[in-house]
Amino acid sequence: MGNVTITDIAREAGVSKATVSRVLNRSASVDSNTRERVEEIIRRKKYSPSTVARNLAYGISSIVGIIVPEIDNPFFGELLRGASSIADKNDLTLMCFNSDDNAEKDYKALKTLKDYRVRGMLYTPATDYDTSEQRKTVTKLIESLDIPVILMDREPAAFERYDGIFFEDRKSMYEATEKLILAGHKKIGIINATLDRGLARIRQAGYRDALEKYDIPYDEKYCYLGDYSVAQAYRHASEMLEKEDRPTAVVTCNNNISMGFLKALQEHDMKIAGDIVCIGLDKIEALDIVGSGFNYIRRDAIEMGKKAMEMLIHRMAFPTAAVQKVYLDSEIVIRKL
Amino acid sequence: MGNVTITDIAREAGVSKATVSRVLNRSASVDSNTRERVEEIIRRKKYSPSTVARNLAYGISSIVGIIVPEIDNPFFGELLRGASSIADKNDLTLMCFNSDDNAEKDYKALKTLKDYRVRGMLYTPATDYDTSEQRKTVTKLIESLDIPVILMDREPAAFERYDGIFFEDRKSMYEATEKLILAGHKKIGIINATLDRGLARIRQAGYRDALEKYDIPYDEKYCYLGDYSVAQAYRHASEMLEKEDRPTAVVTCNNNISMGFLKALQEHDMKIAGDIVCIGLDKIEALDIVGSGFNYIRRDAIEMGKKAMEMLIHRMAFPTAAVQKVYLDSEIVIRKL
DNA sequence: CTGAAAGCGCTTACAG
DNA sequence: CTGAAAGCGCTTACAG
Repeated sequence: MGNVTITDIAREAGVSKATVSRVLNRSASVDSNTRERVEEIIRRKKYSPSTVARNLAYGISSIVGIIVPEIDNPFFGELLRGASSIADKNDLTLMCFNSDDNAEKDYKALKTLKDYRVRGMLYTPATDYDTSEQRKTVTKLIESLDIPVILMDREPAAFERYDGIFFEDRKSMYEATEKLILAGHKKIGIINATLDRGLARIRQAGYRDALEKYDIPYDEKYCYLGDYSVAQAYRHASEMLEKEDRPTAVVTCNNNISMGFLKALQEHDMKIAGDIVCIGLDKIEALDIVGSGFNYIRRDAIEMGKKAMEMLIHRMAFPTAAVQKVYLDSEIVIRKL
Repeated sequence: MGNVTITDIAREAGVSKATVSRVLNRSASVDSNTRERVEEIIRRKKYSPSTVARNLAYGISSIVGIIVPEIDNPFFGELLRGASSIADKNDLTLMCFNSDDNAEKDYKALKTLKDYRVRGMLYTPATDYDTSEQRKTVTKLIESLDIPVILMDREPAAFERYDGIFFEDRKSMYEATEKLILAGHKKIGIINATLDRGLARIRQAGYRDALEKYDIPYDEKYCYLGDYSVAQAYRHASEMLEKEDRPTAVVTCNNNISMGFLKALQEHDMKIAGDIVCIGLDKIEALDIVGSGFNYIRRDAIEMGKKAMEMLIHRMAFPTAAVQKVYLDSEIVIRKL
C-alpha cells in the first residue's frame, strides 16, 4: 500500500498540507474541529510523518553516528548500551559502525556519516593514525564532516582539538602496580601492547611511575610488549612463566591480554594468586562471577557511553564552548592477592 | 561553513543541477569537458551528495534497522558484527536499538524505524508478546511498518508470518543431554527459564526428548525453572547442590544461567566435572580461553547475523518469495566430562 | 549533451 | 484560522 503521506491526509481531510503539518506539530493554532477531523484521519490511516523528509525541511538531522573498533567486545557493547540509553531519552537515533580496528573501514564509516549529514558522532578511532599520510586522510575526512565529535577511550594526536572522554589509565595502572608493591612484590612484570600505540604508552607510564615512586628499577626483561590479542599475550606469558627469573606479579593491559596470561598460567599448571599474582585492566565478567580470583581495574564503559552522549548533546547545544576533555576514574577490584 | 550542496556546485560550474547530478551518477552522457570541470569543483569543495535528499528523491532508503534485546551481551555483539559486515558490503547502513528485553522500548524502536522509512529490519523481539493486548499492539506496529522483517533467534507466535533465522536449540539440547546419558549419567538436571517463554519450552523439549529416548523418567525435581538471570540461576543451583538427592550432571540453558551455576559450584567448593558435570548453552569465551573445562553448545552468532542480513537483502529483492525459516546447527564442545 | 520543470515528503513564512 | 508558494537537496523524465 506504499506509505501514507501528508498529502493523502490533507486530501482526505479536505485541507491543505500546511494545516496537517500544523496539527502534527502543534506549531500554530488550528480550529478545533478541523484539528479533530485531521487527527481522526491520521489515526485511522496510522500516519506518522517521515523523519527523513522532516529533517530535510528543517535542515537538521536527529541521527548520531557511533563508530567503535570491536562491536562484539563487551567493553564496546557496554559503551553502546550507555550511549543508546541517553540517545533514546533525547530523541536521537544511533547509526552504528564497526571499524574492526581497520583504518579503511574507519574512513568508510566516516564517509557514510558525512553523506547522511548526521548531527554528531561518538568515535573511538580505529588506529592511532601515526603516519602523516593516514593522519592527513582522516583529518580531512573529519573536517569535511564538520559536525561535533566526541572521542571515546582513544585520543590519537590528530584529534586533539575534539572533545573526548577517557579513563585515567595511567593513574589506574599506577595504583594497580602500587598495590602489588605494597603486597611485597619486587619483581613485577607487565604485558602490554607495543609502545607505538598511544594507550599502551599511557598504561606503561603508570606502571613505571609506581616503580619509580618505590625505587624499584624499571627492568625491560619483565616487560612483554606485543599487541592486544589473546594469542600474542599467551605466547608472552608462556615465555615469562618458563624463565628462571620470572616476576612474582604481573599487570596485564587489557582483557584479551589478561585472558592470554590466564591461559598460559593454566597450561603451566599454575594458580592465580597461588603461583603468581595478577591485576588486569578491565573486568572479565565470567571470571568475576565464577569467583576465579582474578583482580582487575574496573572501567565503567556504560558510564563512558552515557557521558559521551551527554557531552555530544551539550556540544550540539553550545558549538563554540571550550573543548572539553573528561577523565573517568576506575576502581581496583582485588579478589585475591 | 554549512554543507556544500549540488546547487553550489552547479552555480560554480555554470551548469544546471541536472548536469551535476548526471556526473555524480554517471546516469547519462555528459560532455567530457564539462564533466571534468564539474568533477574538479566537486573535489575542491569536498562535495558529496546528501544520502537523505537522494533517498527522498529516489523514494527508497538505504538504512536497515536492527533491534536487539541486550546489546552488551556478547551473543548479540557478535550478531551485530555479523550483520554489520554484510551490510557494509551492500551499502546498507545500520540503525541500532537496544530494547533491554522491554516491550515498551521495543515499540518505541519500531516506531522510530517506521518514521525513518527504513528499508528493512533485523529483529529479535524483546518478549514473547503473549497477552493478546501486547500481541495486538506489536502486530499493528509491525504491519504499519510494512517493510521486510527478519526475525533472529526468537519467534513469538505473533510473528510466524515473517522470515526468520534460528538455532536448532531443541536438537542441541537433545544432543547435550544425550552426551551426558552416554557418559553414564542417570540423574540429569536442567536449569532453564520458565516454560511460558517460547525458547525455554524448546530447550526443555530437547532435554526431555533425550530422556525419553533413553527411557529415563522426566523428573520435575531435577528441573529448575526461573529466568535467564545469573542471580536466579545461582539461587537455583545452590538449592540443587545442597540437596541429598542431587543430579550428577546438569544442562544450563543460556550463558547467564551457566554463570550462576558455576558461581554456586565454586561457592560450594565443588569442581566442574569433578563433582558435577555440566553442558551449557552458549560459550563463555573467557572460561573457554582460560581452560576451565566448561562444556558448551557453540552457537555461532556471527554467522546468524550474516545470514540474517543476507536473508533481508534477498527478501528486499524478492518481496513475494515464500516465507523463509532458516535453522542453524550448533556444535557441542566437550572440554571435560 | 544540457536545462527547465516537476516531484520526493515535509515545513515555514507570507497573505488573507 | 488557513491556503498557496517557496524551499530543503536531490533525481528524473521531457524537450531541445
